[in-house]
Amino acid sequence: MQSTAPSAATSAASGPDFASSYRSHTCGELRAGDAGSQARLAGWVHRRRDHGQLIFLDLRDRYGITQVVIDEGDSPEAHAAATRVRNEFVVAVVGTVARRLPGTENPRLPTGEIEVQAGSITILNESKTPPFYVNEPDAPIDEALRLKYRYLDIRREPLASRLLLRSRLVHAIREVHHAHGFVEIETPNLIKATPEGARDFIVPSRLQPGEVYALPQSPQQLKQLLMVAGVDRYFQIARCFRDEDLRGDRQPEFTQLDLEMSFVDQDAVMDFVETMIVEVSRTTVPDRPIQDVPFPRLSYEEAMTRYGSDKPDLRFGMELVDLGPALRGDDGTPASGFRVFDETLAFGGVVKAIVAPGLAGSSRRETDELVELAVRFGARGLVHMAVEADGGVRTPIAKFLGEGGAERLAAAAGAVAGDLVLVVADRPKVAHDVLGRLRAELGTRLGLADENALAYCWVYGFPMYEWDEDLGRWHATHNPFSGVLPEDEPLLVTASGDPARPSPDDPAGRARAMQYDVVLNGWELGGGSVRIWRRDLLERSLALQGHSFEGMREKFGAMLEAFDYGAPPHGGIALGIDRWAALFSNQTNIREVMAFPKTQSGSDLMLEAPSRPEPEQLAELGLRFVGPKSETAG
RNA sequence: GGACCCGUGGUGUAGCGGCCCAACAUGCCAGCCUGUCACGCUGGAGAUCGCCGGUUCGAAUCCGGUCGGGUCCGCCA
Repeated sequence: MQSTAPSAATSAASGPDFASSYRSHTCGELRAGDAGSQARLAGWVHRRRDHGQLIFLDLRDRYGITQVVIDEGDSPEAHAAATRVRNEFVVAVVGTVARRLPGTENPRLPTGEIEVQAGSITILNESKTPPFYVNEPDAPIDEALRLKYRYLDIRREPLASRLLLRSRLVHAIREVHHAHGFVEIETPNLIKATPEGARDFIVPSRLQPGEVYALPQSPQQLKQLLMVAGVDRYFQIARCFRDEDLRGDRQPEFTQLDLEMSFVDQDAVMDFVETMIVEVSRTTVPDRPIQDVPFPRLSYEEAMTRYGSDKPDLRFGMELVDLGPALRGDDGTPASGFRVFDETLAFGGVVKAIVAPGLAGSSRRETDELVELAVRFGARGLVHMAVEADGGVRTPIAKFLGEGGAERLAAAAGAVAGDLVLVVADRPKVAHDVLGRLRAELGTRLGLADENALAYCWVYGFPMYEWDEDLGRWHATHNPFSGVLPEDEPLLVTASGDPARPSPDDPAGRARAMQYDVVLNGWELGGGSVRIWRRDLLERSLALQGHSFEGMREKFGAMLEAFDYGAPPHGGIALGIDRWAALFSNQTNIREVMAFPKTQSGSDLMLEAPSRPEPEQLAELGLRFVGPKSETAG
């Protein structure tokens, strides 16, 4: 690896424990103190510098790079081999470690004080010219090419060091959990479909034709059953599968740290998880400061009101400001003069703003782009107000606001000279969401966030249910087994009294869940809950979500049955390992911390998966293709 | 399901209606070179511009479709 990433090999020893006939040392190991000794090295040819009678080879393995010198006068055979060698050939070198001549040391390599004077060079394997530069870590390469030749991409320093970081992360996670009495248990990947949440991946059964397994979206039900089983503290580094459209932070298969604890309340889970996260962070990325310990705990309401997001990036301020008070007259009625604002307020909406520092000088084109962005985020419009150096305010709605009205409004938003105030008037949900997204976008564009900081926080007190307009019923905002805050238990009813006849005005809409998300730098790292562990409450909750009793038996039979045999109070959480590793390595895309990720259309460009099944495979499963894609039908 | 961006020697880019059977860098091949470390010098090979169709006297360049990759909305916790 390159000298720029000394941390890459820190978790393993600097060399292999077991020398072999191929090598006595790794390519990152030899130092000035080894001068005079014999060494056997093996690795890939990183670069060759041919000076005629003298040839230099940079030999690379995961641990580093060591310079090998071949002098034709010392060993004609080695020189002949070195002449034939090309980049990425695999070679074994036997030679003498020697201090470099004064003035020829390379301070950029940890091994730069020495070189190996080759007595013999063996070509273990040749290599075609690689499709991209393996030896230049900064060279830009089309990602599709990197994915097709992933094994060459992993040879390169950047991806290799990220995978090592991820390995250290997972190692730290295991250590902390074992230290706190957690039991690591594997759960099956061939399970039963779950009705809620994402689309399942389906695996047809050969032994039971016509029936299918589903791949787990998470080990949710299984870990709850482990609590009923008395495991008390469980964790797993679990692979999960969801058949939904991909994003930079979403792959069809991904890895979760899944954990569950018995006899806990919400604070107990949050306290352990917070301790665990701090320990893991300090071990894995010791150079990165954690912004606040203990983590700030924001209620959902507070997060939405102040940041317009349930996953706020707390590395910078730019909080949402309520302009309502400034827009009302002395008698409390909306009287700004701008009809959109006044009517929004009169009909129960809000007028809120964020202040973008330094953007007052934005051109028409730039402000238009912000308006367009707001509309794409769901706003009907966006008002901008630029505070100029002399304190005057430039805004398209100046004429409606009256003399000094724009200035008073900008002041109410807390803007100073040079700032651009962005105002959205809408239903609270929409206004918060739009401003929250604008805040995140502008925070990135303006570089407001400290790249090095780790700003963890908790968001809790989510609503239990959201009204589903399309289906005309309630559905769980997280998972259907989340518990309800004890004081909100009476709210788990419909106004009609019949759970089969829900309406958006039901008391259930006000019930808050014992649910909590961990947020890191504006990314949802994970979420969990204290579960409904009493059967009566579980049935009430599921009924509110439109599950009939018969349907419940069908879908959740094992859990319902288990809950008749003494389920302890329990709760847990799941954290996205891919996202965590990506954030730790300052990547915005989880593909950059996965060895073999898939493209946005779900393809593995290296293996060329998915692919057509053999007709015999289909026949064995009793399947055939139908519809427009059926060419192998029959 | 939808919007937008990208696709030119091995790689990364330039060219965006005739000056282009395509330029630059790097890589590759050959030769020379005993202290380099992105070694250097000399010479050479290598792309019909993702694919299909259209517009035009003329297309890498314009239009339509399609395939592949990416970002985003929906979806997803």
